[in-house]
Amino acid sequence: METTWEDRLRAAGLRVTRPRLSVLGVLAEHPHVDADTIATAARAVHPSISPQAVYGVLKALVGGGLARRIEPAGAPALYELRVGDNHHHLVCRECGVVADVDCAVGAAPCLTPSEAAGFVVDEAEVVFWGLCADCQVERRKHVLGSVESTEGVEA
Amino acid sequence: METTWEDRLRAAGLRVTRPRLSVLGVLAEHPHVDADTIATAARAVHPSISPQAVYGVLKALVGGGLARRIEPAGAPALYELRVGDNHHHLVCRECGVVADVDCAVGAAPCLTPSEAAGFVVDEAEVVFWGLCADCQVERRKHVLGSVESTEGVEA
DNA sequence: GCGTTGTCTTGAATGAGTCAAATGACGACG
DNA sequence: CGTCGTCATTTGACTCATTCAAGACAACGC
Repeated sequence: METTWEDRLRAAGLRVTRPRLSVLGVLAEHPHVDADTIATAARAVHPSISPQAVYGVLKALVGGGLARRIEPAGAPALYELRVGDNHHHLVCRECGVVADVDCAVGAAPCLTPSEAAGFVVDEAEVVFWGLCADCQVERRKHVLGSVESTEGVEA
Repeated sequence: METTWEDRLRAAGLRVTRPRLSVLGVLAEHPHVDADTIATAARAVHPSISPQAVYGVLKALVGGGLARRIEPAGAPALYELRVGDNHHHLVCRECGVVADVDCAVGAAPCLTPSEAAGFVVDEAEVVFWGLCADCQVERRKHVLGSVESTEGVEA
């Protein structure tokens, strides 16, 4: 990686501050994290950072195009640094783990609805729901142990 | 419509109660509504219904497969009665209006990620973000009236 | 170094949604 | 048709993520 975070912050018209560098550092290590986890991790390198500062920093980063906010249903918002490449996400129904999926098309909107009902679409957000590798193993163990089929997933 | 709501409730193993019929009635008239709006509208036919009862009813309906819950980013959850036909949604960035889009494929998951990273995918949730017809007109008016380009939508 | 302006801290508030105990209604069974 | 067990609703308090507001502070241009 050539361009530093400082450069990118400045390029986005944002000031370079310790809280922002801390948050960027955390995001660089953990691809998909929620605000609370970021606050905890950032406190390791900058102890006096407050939860609200994290929210402020994240809003600034998202506004400046340095970060992206994703909100999987039923979970707190997650933040990631991969922006500009219109990619999608795999979410585990069990543990909530998120993985990136490259978009075949590349440019947004990668999909076009058959009938747009007068809408002008600029982005197609795709979320793949399923079970991650770990949770599949876990699930299989339980099925073997006892009959627990409270699922009934239909089409 | 042949089968009544009573039949469907019973078929799902749920009791037939006035709050449930009220909520179903509201959902039948309004395709995409949040819990609070449902509570207000349902109160018109059943004044003593409480907000918590609405949550309980909705959870029962979703659990019984009679309703579906969708959670657009940055907005309270919406509920709809169209279930079973894997369709998707158009959401307006400005006013939050939601429209249905039929899925070309029909069966879930209608899409398959290129590399599933060990996930077993059972559903692909697609949300098309854009501007509805009304908000396009509104936006155009503002652009003509004054220079307000606080947007910067990229890619 | 100095001032301006944007950013962080501190503290409190909002709003969606949930949990728990007690009353009440549905519907099966007699 | 009446009784009873079970599920549903009511009432009330509570959690959690996120936001708002006012003052202290630090970054950047000069």
